[in-house]
Amino acid sequence: MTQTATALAADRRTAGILDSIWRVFAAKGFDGASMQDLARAADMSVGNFYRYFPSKAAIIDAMISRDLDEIEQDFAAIIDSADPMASLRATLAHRISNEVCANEGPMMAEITAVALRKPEICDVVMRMEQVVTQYLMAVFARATGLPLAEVTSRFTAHAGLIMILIKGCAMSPRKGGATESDLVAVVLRTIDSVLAEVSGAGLKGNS
Amino acid sequence: MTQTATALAADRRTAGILDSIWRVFAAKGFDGASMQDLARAADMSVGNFYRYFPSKAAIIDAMISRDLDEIEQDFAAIIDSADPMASLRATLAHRISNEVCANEGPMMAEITAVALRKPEICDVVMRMEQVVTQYLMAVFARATGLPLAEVTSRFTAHAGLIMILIKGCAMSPRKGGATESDLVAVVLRTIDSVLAEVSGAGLKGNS
DNA sequence: ATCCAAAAAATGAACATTCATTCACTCTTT
DNA sequence: AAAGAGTGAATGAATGTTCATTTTTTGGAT
Repeated sequence: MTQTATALAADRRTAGILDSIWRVFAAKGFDGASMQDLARAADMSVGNFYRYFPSKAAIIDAMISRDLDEIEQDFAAIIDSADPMASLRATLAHRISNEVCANEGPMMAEITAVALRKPEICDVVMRMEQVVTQYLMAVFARATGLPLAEVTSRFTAHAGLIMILIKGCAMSPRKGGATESDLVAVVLRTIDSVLAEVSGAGLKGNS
Repeated sequence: MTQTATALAADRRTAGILDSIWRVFAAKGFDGASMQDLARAADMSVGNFYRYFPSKAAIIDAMISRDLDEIEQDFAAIIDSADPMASLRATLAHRISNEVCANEGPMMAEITAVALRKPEICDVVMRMEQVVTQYLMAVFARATGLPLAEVTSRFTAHAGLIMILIKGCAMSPRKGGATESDLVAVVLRTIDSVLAEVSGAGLKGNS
């Protein structure tokens, strides 16, 4: 199994590089960050950097994939928990906190901007959002006891709203890294009412 | 009054140029669009283009100022109307429609991304959002009959939520220019409930 | 342990473009 | 003729990408 072993090592290496360069990407933007900048941040030569990412666009792909991996881990924990809905709420509340938003905001904004102007990146982002939606539907189905199909048809838009709120918090312009806590509270209240609407559908029989 | 007359003519010229170049900006991004691209779109030479915008950053400033001008016109109409709250709702509903979002989305995303990585642009954007908030407070005060100070302390965060929703709709990744109508409906419903909460505060006495 | 050759990892100078910005100059208006 | 508007070639720095080359790692034979 040397094949999978080396492949896994390569993946780990790639992940390490992404760790090193994402700050540069967030600080300078997709077009603003040069390959030399990125290579320097990853502590390697330009030529070697190209062995891991054949082009600049490939970096965005990899970055999104990594985000998705993290999200999938979050959802795995949520679905395994005793009260998935409460666990989901806690995760969402954490994601709109100032520390998390200040970290992820610039990168999310950059990816969003690129997605709206490059169709290929738009595809990748939409696939990612679709996966997130499917996870949310799984949580909703488990929490309400309703069949997945019904939950999907009734609450897909709710998932979209939740994602808009999460992104909106992260991408809010901040002075010195802090959004007003009032705003965070109102957003959380809105998330609560969305989740309550879903939970409420589980109490009565299906329509 | 030749001074103001020529100044006004210059402003008009600048506005015309912004009209010509904003598509290029939305399509290629702040760093992706070259000065030669922009000059060509404005139908003039590179050298002459620099007579109107001394640097690339100045273009973003001008673009944001123009956005703000349009928003101020919208709000002027809203405040002058017989039912400001209903008029506000109609304007917001229009702004989350697919046509408007598909047009403004890319530029908003670009400006948001730049704002989160360049402090000077962040300042400009935050000033703009503050102006919008003040307008919203004026509408709320007029609609509820409450004093401006009270409305401001109670509903500034609500204004923030509304702006997040508007931006979120515009910046949602779309395939072929259309967000699912379900999502738009849910967002509008959320906006309605926010506005209803504000309106509701006007019915009883102040706390 | 020691050696060796072949594969993998890493280098960084070189290349052809492209970029933002400048400026000496011409055309148009007043 | 003076002032403003407009030109576009020139400049020097920076860009993404390539590649001939060197260094390191690897795994089996001695």
